Amino acid sequence: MTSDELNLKDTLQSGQCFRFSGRDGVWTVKAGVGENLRVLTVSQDDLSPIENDPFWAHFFDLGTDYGALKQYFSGLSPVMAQACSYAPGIRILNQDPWEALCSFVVSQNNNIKRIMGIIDRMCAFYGGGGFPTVRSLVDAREDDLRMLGLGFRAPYIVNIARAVYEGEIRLDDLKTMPVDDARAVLMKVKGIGPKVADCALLFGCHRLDCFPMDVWMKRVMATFFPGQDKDIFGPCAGVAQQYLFHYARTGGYFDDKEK
DNA sequence: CACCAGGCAGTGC
DNA sequence: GCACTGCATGGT
Repeated sequence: MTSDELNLKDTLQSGQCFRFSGRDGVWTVKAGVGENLRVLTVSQDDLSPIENDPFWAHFFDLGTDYGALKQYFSGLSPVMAQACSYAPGIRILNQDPWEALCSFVVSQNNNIKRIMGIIDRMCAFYGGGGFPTVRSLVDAREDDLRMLGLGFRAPYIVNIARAVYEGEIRLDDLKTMPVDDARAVLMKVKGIGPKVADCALLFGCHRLDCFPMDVWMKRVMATFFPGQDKDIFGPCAGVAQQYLFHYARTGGYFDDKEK
């Protein structure tokens, strides 16, 4: 399949990235750490700014055949088929691993609107617009981070930045090492649990077999796949997870029901 | 006032 | 191993 199956709204609003603005019309997307900041302005009507720029083409994962994945998922269960057709233009973004790791540390016990605000303030305070560098957060003061709204996550951020800076976490290696080893490396650091590790690996390292289990996915599994686990979705379970997450969170099924 | 949000660390058993 | 609790903050 080609890039025409990319849907900006559904992909950006599916809870995997936090630096974008716009609604249904023109979208502004930011990516990159420090000096590597990139800003994209694009609308659904004309995706050529993405297709013609190798950075953004890779960011939106234009090289992956999501049509084949959705066909496979849809054969697994009616609910899975429903989730795939609900927002078929969702893709797994190729975000910077440090940005993804940091962002999902901020996400813990938090809501998406507030996560976006905190990250915006972090970028303004430390990054001059780009996402804060590892170095800038190694040197950050906890009081400053609390002022930006990080709360109890402030010491986690500084601790994790130090772990990256000192080489305990090698971000580049996370993309290629055995996924269980990558998870173990991340989870050894205080502030990173199984869910944040899986998000960092799925959204920052494109490890499509990772399957973040947040409160929504726990509801999905308990309701639609009782007694089963991510293995039923195959080697790209993380992609199935993203369709299910977005469907569960915005599709209305769990809105006023018993969890 | 309570409860929740893309959880985690600490504690007790 | 599993169950429970406190945690910063803002919204409902």
